[in-house]
Amino acid sequence: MDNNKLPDKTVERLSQYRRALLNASSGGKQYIFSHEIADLLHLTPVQVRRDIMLIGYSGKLRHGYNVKELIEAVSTIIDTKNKQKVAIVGVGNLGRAIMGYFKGKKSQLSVVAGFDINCDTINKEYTGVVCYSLEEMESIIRKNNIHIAILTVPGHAAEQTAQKLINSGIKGILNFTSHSLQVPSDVYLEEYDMITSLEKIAYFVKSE
Amino acid sequence: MDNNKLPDKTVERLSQYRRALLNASSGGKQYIFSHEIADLLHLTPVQVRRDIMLIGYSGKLRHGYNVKELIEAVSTIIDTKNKQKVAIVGVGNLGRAIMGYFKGKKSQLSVVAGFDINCDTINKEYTGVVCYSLEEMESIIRKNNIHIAILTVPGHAAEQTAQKLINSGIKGILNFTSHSLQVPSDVYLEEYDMITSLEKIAYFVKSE
DNA sequence: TCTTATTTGTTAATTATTTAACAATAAAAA
DNA sequence: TTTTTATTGTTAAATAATTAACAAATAAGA
Repeated sequence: MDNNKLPDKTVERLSQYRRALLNASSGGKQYIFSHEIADLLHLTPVQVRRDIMLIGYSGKLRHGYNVKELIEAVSTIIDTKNKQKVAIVGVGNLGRAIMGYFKGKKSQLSVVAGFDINCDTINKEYTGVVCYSLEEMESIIRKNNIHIAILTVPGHAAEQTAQKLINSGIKGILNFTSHSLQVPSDVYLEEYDMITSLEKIAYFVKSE
Repeated sequence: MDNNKLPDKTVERLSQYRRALLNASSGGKQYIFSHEIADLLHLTPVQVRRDIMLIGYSGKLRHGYNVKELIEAVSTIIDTKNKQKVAIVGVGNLGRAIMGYFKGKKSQLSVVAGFDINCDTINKEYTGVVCYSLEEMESIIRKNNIHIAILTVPGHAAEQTAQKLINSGIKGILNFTSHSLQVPSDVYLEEYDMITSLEKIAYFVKSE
């Protein structure tokens, strides 16, 4: 709840902590040590303790952290009060895979709409998410107060589609196309390219 | 070609440079400045020059870098001499999306096999990649000398499937499940969780 | 030819991130 | 009750990564 922004890396890890903690909690675990969290996520215990310190939560000495409380503490930091709505732009295999990811997971983030150049040739609905045409995109995004979009269109359409998203008031984009985007400074952009991940693996595998 | 391992981050950026350079090259560009590369990829010119210095390539003063030569230079660093074979384990939407990514792209990495618990209910082949049953996995991986695997099975099957991969001689895993894996130290593991990326975006969007 | 402008290559400085170290302390054991 | 042990919380040190600064050099222009 403190106002000073946390480091990028810490925010990322907090999300991972919560995932691991929810897992542990559903397995019946009530308390967890920093070194247990660290082992689960390939981190060091100090790093875990430091991150938890940064969000202002305290554990019980010699007992570790109360799992449920820590989940709460992390959540008050990384969640918004209300559900955040997410749009998926490009309802191909990748778009649908992401919709599937959210199916079932009760998250503060919910995918409320899909958009595609041609929803008619694909299923009009997938795991409860309706697919709309790109023409309807701007109005639906505005009407529903959607601020986050996941871009899973083919690379050649990335730039143009992103521009439309920005014009529609989107403030955060997760770009899965292999085309790097230019966005205004008030839009938070995160890019992920699978090829890069794979090439990195290939590099470190070959030299072993 | 120098033997001392490059930093993780540099390897990642080299892959991105190549992608951007190939793009530029196919657009007819012959020379490119460090600040142009930087702009394309949200980096600083110094960082680009520094990375290029690390791989031992030199540009032309006042002309920038020869695009084709730089692509070559990057490639000799991050590619293996022979094609690296990749297996995709879990041929659902995500698995197929990744297969699609490679389709067409002429890369040193090629997806040579898919594996799934039940190939019969899905298409036996997708974009040229044949889907095999999990029973055949170990023998096919060994027979074809596959060392890299992409894990796109449902979370609950992650651990067990990863174990089979390791037993089959896989040395690099790209894990897309939301379950963090434990692997021996001679296996290079890279994990990517979409939820974490999204929650990070949500965090930085809300506090703006 | 000489000067100016520009861009590379590289060292030094800075900043960010991680790790080490350890005091504090509370539970468990003696 | 006293001692031992284990674990947190936090400051200080170390490491890693980025950025600044600038010399070198060459092409272009005067």
